[in-house]
This record gives sequence, structure tokens and C-alpha cells, in this order.
Amino acid sequence: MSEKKEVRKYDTALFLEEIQKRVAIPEGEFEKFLTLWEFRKFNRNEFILQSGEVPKFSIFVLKGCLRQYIMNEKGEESIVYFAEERHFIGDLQSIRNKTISIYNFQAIEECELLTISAENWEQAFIEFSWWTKAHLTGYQKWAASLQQQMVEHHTLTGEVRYLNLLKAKPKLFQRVPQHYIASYLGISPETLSRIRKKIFNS
Amino acid sequence: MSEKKEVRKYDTALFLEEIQKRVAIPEGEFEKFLTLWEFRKFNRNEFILQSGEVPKFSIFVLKGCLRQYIMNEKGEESIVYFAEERHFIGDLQSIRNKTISIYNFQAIEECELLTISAENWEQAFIEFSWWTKAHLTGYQKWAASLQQQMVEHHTLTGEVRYLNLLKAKPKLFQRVPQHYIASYLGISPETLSRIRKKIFNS
DNA sequence: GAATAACGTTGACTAAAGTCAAGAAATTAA
DNA sequence: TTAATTTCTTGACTTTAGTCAACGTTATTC
Repeated sequence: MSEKKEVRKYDTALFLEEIQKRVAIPEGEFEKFLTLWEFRKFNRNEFILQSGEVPKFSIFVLKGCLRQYIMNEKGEESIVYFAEERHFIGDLQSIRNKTISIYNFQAIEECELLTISAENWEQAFIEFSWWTKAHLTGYQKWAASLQQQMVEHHTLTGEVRYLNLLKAKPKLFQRVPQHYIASYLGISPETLSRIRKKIFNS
Repeated sequence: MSEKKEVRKYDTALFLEEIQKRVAIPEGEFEKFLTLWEFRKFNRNEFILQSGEVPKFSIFVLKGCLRQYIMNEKGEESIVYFAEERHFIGDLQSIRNKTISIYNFQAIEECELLTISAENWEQAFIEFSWWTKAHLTGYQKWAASLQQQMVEHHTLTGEVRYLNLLKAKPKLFQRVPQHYIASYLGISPETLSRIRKKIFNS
């Protein structure tokens, strides 16, 4: 039991660190804040949240890697986000408005997550002003990077985007299947295979 | 003088409406809030903010239409956002961190704007909690739509994306040049011309 | 550890979109 | 109103990426 507690301490330190990157937390408030979150484990390939449902929680990843993707009418998947350790992920719009989400969230590896319900999420805003601030900053950063990503997709070839992603998130390539990378980049698996062949034979 | 004041009243009502869509404003606070904003006019094609500079303000559009775009090393433009009436626009990341922006903001038509400085922006968060809330909600919505846009760009052809945009923002097509639409959609002007030919000849 | 499934590669072909160049049409400015 | 400029269109060609099918290679799973 004491051992388990020790592990949890280590884990949540990661969470604390990540928030402190964005904002200063008043002494003692983090512990209270943590009680709003729940620890969950998921197995490889297990679904965490499914499209067509109102999402039950939002997520911070302590360990593992998961993907957010959408499936169109033809059954084709399109990955919009990978969340590795230290990343927040979820469909906040749907959670807060209690509307159906169009996204699936699936564990790519065995995952350890901290999750927070819609109610506790709203509670966190009321109780902790620093959380609101951190959240705002996070969103600003994220929206800016999404916009940047759009530009890249408009102006660069698949090959260049592949190289950029490889440079930006090298570890990702060692933990997710290649066709997931292709889906995220918005190209077919075959095209990615050919891009790699071209790059690594020259 | 009294006539001018009347005009301003009408204009800011638009601003009030737009915020009230997101959040309820306590009696009397809007007037105080308004003092943090400045009214500005820009001529057609005039630059409002330039890349390579720290942006001096963030924007709400009362009248007219402007574009946010990036220019790459080759001198090619890529439009990331159109702001028509009732829209917020700016590079908040750069404003708040006082870093150089990569985006240009240019008036497409004669524009009437409300602008807010970095200092007043931070002040608004401190003074008006409803503004923080409205802002958070706005960002959530925007980020979600950017993600959705990424998916569309990954999975749909230029033709379908053109039709979707036409459906979503029909008025935009009557006020901005066609090659701006092409740039925003991430296709060449020639391709857009051909898409239109194909659509309207069948 | 054999069977099964998932993943990655390759070839041949097709489709979508970009590029370059020329010229028509429309808009703006003098 | 005319001249200048910008915008749009079209043709010919190239590049990039998608599709379908086959097959080899890894991983899983029982």
C-alpha cells in the first residue's frame, strides 16, 4: 500500500510540473485540486471515449500514448491528435455543452491517465483562478499551433511535413504504427512508405 | 458631435451582443469594459498589423473585413483567417508574450475596429471575470473548429471544401477576391477557377 | 510455435492539384 | 474615359498523392 502511494506521488509530480510551466500555484492548493481528478488505467487498443457519446471526462496523460481520431461515413479514420505523457487531451466543447462528440479516444499503449468530470471541471474554474489562467494560456498555445499546422498543410508537401514532424516529435515514431503517422499527416500509408524510401535511400 | 456619439452607440451594441452570446454581463460593467478599447478606422488594403513586429493590439471587427495571412520565404501568401463583422481577430500569443508575430493583418475593405492593447487586455482579465469566461469559451470553440478544418483538409477534395465554405460563409464570397478564397482553402487560384467552372457548368 | 492478423512495401495505374504562360475581363486610378 | 493594374480563365504539361492489388514481414494470440 505504501509502495502504491509512492508511485502515485511520482506520477502526480509530472502533472504538477506541467501546470507550473504555465502558471504559479499557491502553496497547498495543488493537493486540493488533485482531488477533483481520478486515476485510470487503460489497456493497449482499449477505447477511452467513443464518438456518438457525451464524453464523461477530460484527460491528462501520465504514462502511455493515445490517439484522438474521427471516422467518416466511409469508415475512413483520420487522426487529429496524439497525446503522449504530459499532454492534456479531450473534447472540451462536448464535455461542457453535454453534446455528443464526433471523436474517438483510444489507447495506443497501456495508459495511465488522470481524468476529470464535467462537474469537477467547472468546479476547478470556480475554486482555482490559477487553473483558469493556465487553461487560457494552454488554449492560446494550442490554437496558435493548430493554425500553424493548417499553414503547413497548405504550403508544404507530404515529404516536408513528415520531416518536420520527425524533427518535432521523434519519440512518437518509435511508439506508434507508421500508418497512424500517415493518417495524422493526412496522407495515405502507401505514400508515406514511398516518402520514407525516398528519404532513406539518398 | 451628438451624431457621432449615436453612431458609436450603434456600433458598440454589436460588440455587446456578440459577448452576450457567450456570457452574461453584470449591469453597468460593459461601459467600464468599453473604456479599455479604442476605436480605429483603416482604409482598403491598409496594413493593420505587420509580421516581424510585436503586435500592438488585438481586434474586434465592427465593420468591414480583414485577412490574417503569413508569407513564406518564397513570398507566397497563405491566408489563415478572414474576420468579418462581429469577429475577434489577433495574435494573442505574440501580444501577451511580447514576441514578434509571423502574421500580417490587412484590411480588405474599409474597416471599423475596436482594438485593445496588451496592458488593457491583461487588465480586462483582472477586472472582469465574465470576460475571462467568455474568452475561454470562445477559444474552445475556435480550437474545435480549427481541428475540424484540419480533418476536412485531410479527407476532402478542394471541390468539396469549396462548397462547404460557400455554404458556411456565403457572404464572404461577395466581398473578397477569389484568389483570397483559394489561398484560404489551400489551393491555387487556377485550381479554384477550374473547380468553379466544373460546378457551375453542371 | 503455428496460425492469424496487422502492418509495411512495391508496382501499375488514376486522380487531384500545381506550374507556367498567355490572354480576357474587370476593377481601379489618373 | 482611358490607361494601368489586378484578377480571372484557359491550355498544356508536370508533380504529387491516392487507389487497388499482391506479397513479404512483423506481431499477436491461442
